[in-house]
This record gives sequence, structure tokens and C-alpha cells, in this order.
Amino acid sequence: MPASVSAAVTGADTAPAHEAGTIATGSVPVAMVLPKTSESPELLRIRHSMSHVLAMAVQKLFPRAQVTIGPWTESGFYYDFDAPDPFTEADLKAIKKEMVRIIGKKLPLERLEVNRQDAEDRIRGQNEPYKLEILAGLQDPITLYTLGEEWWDLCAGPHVANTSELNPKAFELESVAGAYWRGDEKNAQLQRIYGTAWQTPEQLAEYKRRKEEALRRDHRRIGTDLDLFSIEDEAGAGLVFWHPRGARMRLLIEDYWRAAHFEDGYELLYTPHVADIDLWKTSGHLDFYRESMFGPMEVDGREFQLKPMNCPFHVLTYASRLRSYRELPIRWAELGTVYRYERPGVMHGLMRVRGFTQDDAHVFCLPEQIGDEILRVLNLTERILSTFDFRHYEIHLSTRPESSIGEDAVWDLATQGLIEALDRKGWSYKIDAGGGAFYGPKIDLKIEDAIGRLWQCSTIQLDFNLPERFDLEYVAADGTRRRPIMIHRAIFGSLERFFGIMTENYAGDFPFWLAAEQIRLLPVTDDVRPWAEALQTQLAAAGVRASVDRSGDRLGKLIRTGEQQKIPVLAVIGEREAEAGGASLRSRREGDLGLAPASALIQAAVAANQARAAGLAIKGAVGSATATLQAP
RNA sequence: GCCGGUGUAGCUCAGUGGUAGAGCAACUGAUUCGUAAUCAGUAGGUCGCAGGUUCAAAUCCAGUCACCGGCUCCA
Repeated sequence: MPASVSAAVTGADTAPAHEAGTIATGSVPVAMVLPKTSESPELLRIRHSMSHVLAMAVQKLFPRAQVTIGPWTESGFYYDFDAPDPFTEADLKAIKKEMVRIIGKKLPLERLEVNRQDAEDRIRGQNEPYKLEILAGLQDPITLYTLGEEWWDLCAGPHVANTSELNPKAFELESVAGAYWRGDEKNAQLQRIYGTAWQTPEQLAEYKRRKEEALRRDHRRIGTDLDLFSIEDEAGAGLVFWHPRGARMRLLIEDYWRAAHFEDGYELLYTPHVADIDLWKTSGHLDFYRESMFGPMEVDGREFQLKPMNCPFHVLTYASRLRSYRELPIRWAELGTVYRYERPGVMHGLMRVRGFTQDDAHVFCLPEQIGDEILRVLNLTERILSTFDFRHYEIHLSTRPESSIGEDAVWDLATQGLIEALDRKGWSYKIDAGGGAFYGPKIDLKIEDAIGRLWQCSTIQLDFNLPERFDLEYVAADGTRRRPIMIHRAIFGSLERFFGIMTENYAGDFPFWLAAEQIRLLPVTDDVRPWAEALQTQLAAAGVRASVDRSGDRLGKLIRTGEQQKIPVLAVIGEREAEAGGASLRSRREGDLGLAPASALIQAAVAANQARAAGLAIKGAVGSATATLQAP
């Protein structure tokens, strides 16, 4: 079975494409195809040419700006300049205007093949030191592209033949950003101008719509709107406060995670948050990971270190007594909270934080168990991720890098184990040759979300280093002491980050089983409120998270509020329902479910929770209940 | 850390040197209402923080913290 079953199941296709205030109806219409640059030779030429037009416009308006490089990106293009004064947003408008003017002049773009000396002379004539550096790295033949009479750039092409092929209504300059010459922060800081360009204004409009869609799904915004979590200035950047609704959801995720691990033969550990700094010396983290760690603290004359990783603790637990080969494989998991120093400016909502909880696990096994254990991890990973409607993966296998530790035979065995497991699982993967860690090969898994973005979450890494450093052993059948194989693995990666990705995937429309508030009971009048309260009590007793809206507002307002808060099921209770002993159900996913008796509602909700279902399955409620009860 | 931008009420935002504003949310009262906003009223801010300039600073200046878009890095 291929890894990518279908993205259509991710729930997001049926997610409402609307502002928080409009009703969810049906699916997002099949949108216009917006090819990536690498998929469209036409767009590639347009975007590449557009970056030349950009550079020409900039040099026209800012003669002191020096050009560097200006490639296409998958959705547009950019150009890096070394300019004495920073570009402002206002400058972008002027630059865009100039670009429109250049395009309007219908300038030809011509490819010229020149010899190295000619190229160098031309560059020297214009005082463009970066170009000179680029030239030095080029192979013959040297080509350049002219843009009209006045401007040219070293470039391999391809380009459009004439700026008349560029649509001045189908491009946009998007932002200014700092970037480093050749991507190295030790080099000069350049100013990068990003733009996007399309064949038609309609494509540009669709591109903008998708950007807005991503904005609508932004977990930071949804987190605030639905009161799930916050990050407090006074506490510090990158530290997450889980509010009751977010905390309840996290608890549901954790409970599910724990249950799945117990079922799959794991035991759970709890380990400390700090430890003597010597532990980190032994593990090697102090040497190789220091810049990512919170500084040490002194207690009783000893230095303690806040943990950036859980591995050494699991290793110590293993080493706490002598192990037999009969015990292996040992599978230990922990929701371990770690703290890592992140540089200012890199924090991002829940996606990049300084304190987070890893769903970490370590498997200690015999060499011959590697294949089975990896396969087992792959199966568990698929099981857990698909519960959150992530069913489409991109998998990378990373092999031995040049500088690494360990014997060839062990590397081969381990790498073969990973390959064998992937093949047995039937998953296709890309090989990242030499991309493994210095201590072992690994499998990384990226999940695709509802709008096609890839996120790396799961990782499975073999480790030949820590068992060595901590001198881990087991007693083999022949009585000799041997070194166990150690596998690190995480499925969510970080609970915080996964929560953010999941929130964006569902656009805040969480499945029934996961919603903090699953059912909201809406009394039409005060007279029926006691019945609503009674039903709420029954639901709560059955483990269903229901509440009664006591605001006293009119039904229309109650519905509106409930929908804005994305409550999966709104249950209207008026006189009819009170008499019938039920509620009229309005589901975000299933629409109007009609009047259901209390017993049916409770039963369906309990069943949905057990099955971790996205919605309620109420059989026959619509027809029978409403028909009979409305008759008199 | 770097480049650019932004910090004003819970949220979205207006306010460019002279008494801090709006909408929504919240709270109180009236209304007892049938599937996306009933009406009226009340309360809420040392304008991110700490300095400076000024008779006077949300507003000008330098600093700092945080956030946003990127770069670099990364779970």
C-alpha cells in the first residue's frame, strides 16, 4: 500500500472556507491549478525574467544598489541587492511602478554568449563586485541576458523573449527581507525583495486567496479565538500557557498516545527535568549541543542542567541494572518536557518554542531485531498520525555521513534494517545519501496537511553513540556482555508543534472526539433550562463534554456564538424537545440531525468518543423523531 | 542573532505634541424569544517597558523586550 492513500480524507477538504462568522456548507470548490515553478516552464521563464525586471527597476531608482542573484522560487522570485539604504514598503510600491513601466516598453531579452574576459570587462565597467564573484564560479560558456539596451545580467536563463510576455497585472512585490550573501551569516547582509508572478491576473488572485486561507488557518489566530493557549510576554518568549480548552485537548491526545503505546508493548517512564551537568558531559551534549541549552544552575555547589533531551535519562534507566538478552527489546516512552535555547526572532507560535514536550521513546534491542522494531514503529506512527487525519506522508531515509562514528558493519546492518522495514511496510521513500546523524542512520517522515504543506514530525534514529558513551550492555545467551542497539523515535515530535499543525490542518474545526466542548445545549427559553441542565448532567455522567449556554440570549445568537466557537454539535432545546425528552441537533460536520431522544444522543456521543470519530452517527433520528414529534 | 515592519481595552483597530476613542466581547437590567447578531445601560487602558527632549509625549529621540514577514537555525 502506498504511503499516500488520499489527502481527501484529511477533513480539511470539507472544512468551511469562510470567515468565523459564516456557515459551513459543503466542500471547497476545486480550485484553479496553480503550478509550482518547477512544474511549469512558462512560469519559470516569467518568474526568472521578472526578477531581472525587478533588478533593473531597482537600479534605475537606486543607482547605488549592487546586484547579486535573483532566482525563481516555487511561487515567485526574489532578487538580493547590496544597497546602502534599506528598502521600505513604500519603496516597493515605487519599484513595482517602475517594473510596470519597464514591462510596458516591450523590451527584448536576448541571450549572449561571451568569453570570460569580455564578461569580466563588462562587469568591471559597472562596478559589480558580487557579479565578479559569481563569474569566478561559472563554467564556460558564459552567458548573459540583456534586457533592452541598458541592462543585462549574468544568467543561464531561460527567459521570455520580450517583456510583452509578462503580464503587468499578474505580479506583486511581496516583502523585503534580510538575506546573507551565499546564505552564510558571516557574509554581508543583503536585502532581498520577494515577488510573485503569474500568467494571468486570475492566477494571482487565486494565489492571494490561498495565502489568505493559510492565514485563516493560522494556529496562533485560532488559538486566541478559541481560547486554547497563549504565550505571555511577562513569562518570556517561546513558553506556552495551555488554557483549559487547549489543555483538555492536549490531555485527550496524551491519553490516546499512552493507550496506543501500552497496546504496542511500550512501558512509560517519568524522568527528571534537571540533572547534574556531568550527565551532559558523559552524553556529549555539553560539547555538541551547548548553544541550544539553557545555562546551568548551581545547587549545593553542584551544577545542574535543564534537560534539552530525554535520551540520557532513558539510558541511565537502562543502565540502572544488568540486562539480559531475554528482556530485549525494551521499549520505553515518555512525554518528556525539554527546554532548548532558541535565538531571539526564531520563535513562532507553537511551532518553534523554548519549552516543549516530546513524545519520546527509546527502543533497546538486539541487532537482529532492528528490522522488526523499525517496522513496529512505522506501524504505530501510521496508526497515531492517521487518527488525526494525517494519511499522506513523505519519507526520507538518511544514510551515513562522511564524518561519523561506528563500524561499517554496524552501519550496514542498521541501514539495511531501516530499508527492510520500509520495504515490508510498503512505503516509498527518498534516500538522502550522507544525510544521517554522525551516530546513526535515520528515517524522517513529513506529513502533508489539508492545504498541501509538508511538516516534519516523526523521526526514527539509530544511535551507536550513547550506548557507547554510557557503556550499555546486555548479557547474551553465551554469557558475554554485548552492546545493545538503541533506537530513538518520536511520532508527534513535539506536542506543542503537532498541536499547531493539527489546528491548522483542521482549521480549528476539530473532530468530535477531540473537541474540548463537544456539545453545547441551547435552551430556547428559561422555562426549558432545567431540562437542558438535566441532559447536561446525563451527558457528563457518560463522559461527554457538554455544557449549557446560560447567557439568556435568543436562539439565533446562541447558534451564532456556538458556530463561531466551532462547537461540533449544538443541541437546541425548546418546549418540543423538553416534552419529547431530547434535543434538536445541529452538527458542524453533518448539518441538521433532527430531533434525537436523550438516550440516542448520549449513546451516539459515547460511541463517537470510543471510536475517536469526527462526528456523531445518529441513526434514524432525522426521520422518525422529528416526524412523530411535530405531528400534534 | 540579522533585515524590514508592528506594539493603544479580552479581540479587531482609529487616534502625529494639548483632558485616551469605536465596534465586537464582558458585566447589569428589560425582553422568554425556534437555527448565525433583541434593546438599554455599566465597566474596562499608568497607550509593551524603562529613559530622554518639551510648559506639555500614545504621538518626537535613543534604548530595551515582544510580536509579525523573511534570512540563518530548528522538534
